[in-house]
Amino acid sequence: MARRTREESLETKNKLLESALEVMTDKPYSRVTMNEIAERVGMSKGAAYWHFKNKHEILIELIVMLCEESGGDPRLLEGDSDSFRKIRRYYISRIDKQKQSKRYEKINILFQRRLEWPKEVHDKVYRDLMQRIRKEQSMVEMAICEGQENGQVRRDVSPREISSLIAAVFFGIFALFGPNPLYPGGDFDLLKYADFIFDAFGKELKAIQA
Amino acid sequence: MARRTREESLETKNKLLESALEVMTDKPYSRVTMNEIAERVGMSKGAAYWHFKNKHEILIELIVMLCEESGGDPRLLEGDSDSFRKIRRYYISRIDKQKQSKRYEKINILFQRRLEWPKEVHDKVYRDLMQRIRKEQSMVEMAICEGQENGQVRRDVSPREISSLIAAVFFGIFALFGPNPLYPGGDFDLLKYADFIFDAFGKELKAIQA
Amino acid sequence: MARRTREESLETKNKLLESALEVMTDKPYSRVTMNEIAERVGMSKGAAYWHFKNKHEILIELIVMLCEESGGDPRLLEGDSDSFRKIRRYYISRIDKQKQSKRYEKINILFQRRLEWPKEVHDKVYRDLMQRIRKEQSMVEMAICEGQENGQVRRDVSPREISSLIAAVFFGIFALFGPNPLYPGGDFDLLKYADFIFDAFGKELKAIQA
Amino acid sequence: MARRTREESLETKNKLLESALEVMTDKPYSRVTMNEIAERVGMSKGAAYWHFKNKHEILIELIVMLCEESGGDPRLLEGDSDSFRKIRRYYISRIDKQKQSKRYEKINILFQRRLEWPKEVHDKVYRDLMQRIRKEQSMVEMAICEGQENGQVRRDVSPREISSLIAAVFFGIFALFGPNPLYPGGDFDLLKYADFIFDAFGKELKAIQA
DNA sequence: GATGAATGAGACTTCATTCAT
DNA sequence: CATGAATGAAGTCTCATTCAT
Repeated sequence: MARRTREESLETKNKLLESALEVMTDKPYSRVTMNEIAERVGMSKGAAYWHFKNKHEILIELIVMLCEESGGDPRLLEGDSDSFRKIRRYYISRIDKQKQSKRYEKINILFQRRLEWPKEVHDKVYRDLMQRIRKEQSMVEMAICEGQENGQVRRDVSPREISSLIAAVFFGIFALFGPNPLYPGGDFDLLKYADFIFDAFGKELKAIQA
Repeated sequence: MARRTREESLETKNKLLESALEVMTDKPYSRVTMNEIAERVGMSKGAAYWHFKNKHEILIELIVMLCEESGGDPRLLEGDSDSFRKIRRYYISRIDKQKQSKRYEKINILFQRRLEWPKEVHDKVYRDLMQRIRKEQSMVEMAICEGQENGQVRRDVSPREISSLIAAVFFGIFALFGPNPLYPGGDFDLLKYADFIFDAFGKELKAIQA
Repeated sequence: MARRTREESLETKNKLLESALEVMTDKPYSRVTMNEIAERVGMSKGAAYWHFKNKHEILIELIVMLCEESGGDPRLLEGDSDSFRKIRRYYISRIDKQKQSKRYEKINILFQRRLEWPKEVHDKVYRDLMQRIRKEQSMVEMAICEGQENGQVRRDVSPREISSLIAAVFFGIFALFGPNPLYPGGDFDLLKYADFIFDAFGKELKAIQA
Repeated sequence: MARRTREESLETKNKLLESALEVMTDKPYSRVTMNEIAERVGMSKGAAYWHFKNKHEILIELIVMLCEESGGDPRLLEGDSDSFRKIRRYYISRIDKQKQSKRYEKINILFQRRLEWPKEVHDKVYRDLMQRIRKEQSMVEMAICEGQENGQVRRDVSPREISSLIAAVFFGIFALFGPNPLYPGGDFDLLKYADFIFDAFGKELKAIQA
């Protein structure tokens, strides 16, 4: 049953990647089998090996793909006179995304499983991963700098540190209150939490107007 | 003599558990072998099977054991008139512990790997785990309630929600800046972060004195 | 046009055969893949299957082809009054060939790998192979007979046996001192060995003149 | 079905080695499976993997073991005033061994398959193999030297070269007329051949008495 | 209590072969 | 003629688990 066109082939590859995402969010990497990934999309193990060198490679390609499509909309961090409000809007958009899109949820779960990635995978993906984290973080960092420059934000804090703090805080919130195959999550309202945090941080960071 | 033997047996069992902690911190559960656990303490696979029904059981007993010894010192949440300061002190102590104790670090890593635990393990451990989380959380919750009662804390927030928010925030901080076998941690100062957070949250939660 | 195509087809087939010789000389038959054979000549696996029924068939055709072109020059075994000298000249020419031609070396290696040929291959090729061995051997045999008839060679030896002995002796020499992918050959001078052998055998075979 | 005693374990290992010898003489290395080796002696695949790291390791141990037990009886190369006769006796004994012992035959076949050994195997075994060949060769070499010293052998030949020539010659004879799974051997009498060769070489090597 | 041999299920991979295009 | 996608059989290897001693 040989697919012929380049197009169909690419489609198969994508179907396999999607299948992998599905399965790999559902269970630990070590319990995911090539067979399973392939069968889910009506292919044979061999097909998977045609498109990917091995199991690791699937995960790698998957991660690289997801790194690109995940993250909030960077445009939200542009064009607003109030830097802090921009940051707030950005994270709120991420929460929205998470709430609405099953896919986004899955991506989150996949990344939560990163401790199980084989070193091989991790090494190849490290750069992308870092970039993904950095991208977000540096956008936030720049927004804070901007705020410091135009007098909206305290000057005695390190933009770098604050941005990574915020990243960590949201990481924690997504991890604990987001989709979690083990603790099937509460009925917590992430938006409410975000509001509280931004209210608090916002005040704490606000430059004291003379 | 029999007494002696029983003691020795318990000791062996503990040695195996410690070995398991070591190894399971180091690599994904699926790549930890019974052999490895046993060999690390100069014992044979068979011995491990004498003390534990199977591999899952080791993990289960390990988790149960750790649930008891982990967590901050609850006494810190007692006996201070300022409720919020108590909470602050409590988390700071956890950070200290983490900084000083390799063991505490390992425990953290082990729990970060929880997504890989087999359902079997998870089910049996769920209650303990929840309790561990709840214990801390409810202590914090109670401290907040107390604060609300004696007028130190705003009354329009849910103690429940705030306590889980704080938990999540610290979870994020530990996860990202704490020990992490994959991203070998930066030189971030957790205490500085904690200070910032408590400053911000403290103000936000303070009851507005008329 | 059709003519052209047929020619081209034959050329492709030959290129595949040459590639197969190359690869099959380099590693055990079982580790040679169709892909490899085809890729070496810038073709796809599928193309190879158009020209050959399967992998076995390639080896078969290869062997048949090589059987024809290998062996020393039979003309050397003709037209000399001294039969033994003819034999000697014949084998010397084989050594020369071996020394000068990489291709001849490869053929030798290929045949050294014959124990790995699948029964299927072996059965189909047996006749050719035997013929190839016999051809040489019987030429030598005839030369010996001739020598016996004209009184140059002892009459109490079996030409058959002597010819196969000589074949075996040279087989050993080629195998041990010839090209060998495993023991990358010494700096032995095959000619020197051949000289010694022929000196010794020559004397031993010479008819005792009354 | 756990065997207990060290002894029994060793026995199992040996049985596996013998089984491997059996199977590996019967077919190319690549077509021999672990399962087959184990099943032949009523064991499971797992048992084989308990005793040997992997398939390669079986072959390696097998070869090392056989290197020790193969070869002619070196005592035959001692204590005779006629050096050449000693060499002759030595090779004759090898032929005898071959004729009488099925095991010896198998060893020969195994070694004839050496071109198929994976590089890994070959590298580890190379030294032993060389030693095995060298041992024999150097014994012969010494015998020739001895002969040169006491005036029985021509002084203008290199003992080194002559000994390797003899080795090659016998290699060829064993290979072609010995057991051969592909050309199921003739009814040739190896002894007759050996006689002829030694007669010829003997005369050729004899020191010309003034 | 402890050991180490043995089992067997299950996963990863490789590749000859087929076939639609 | 040629390509390249897909299949499926077969083999290697790992390990949790069992069990006789």
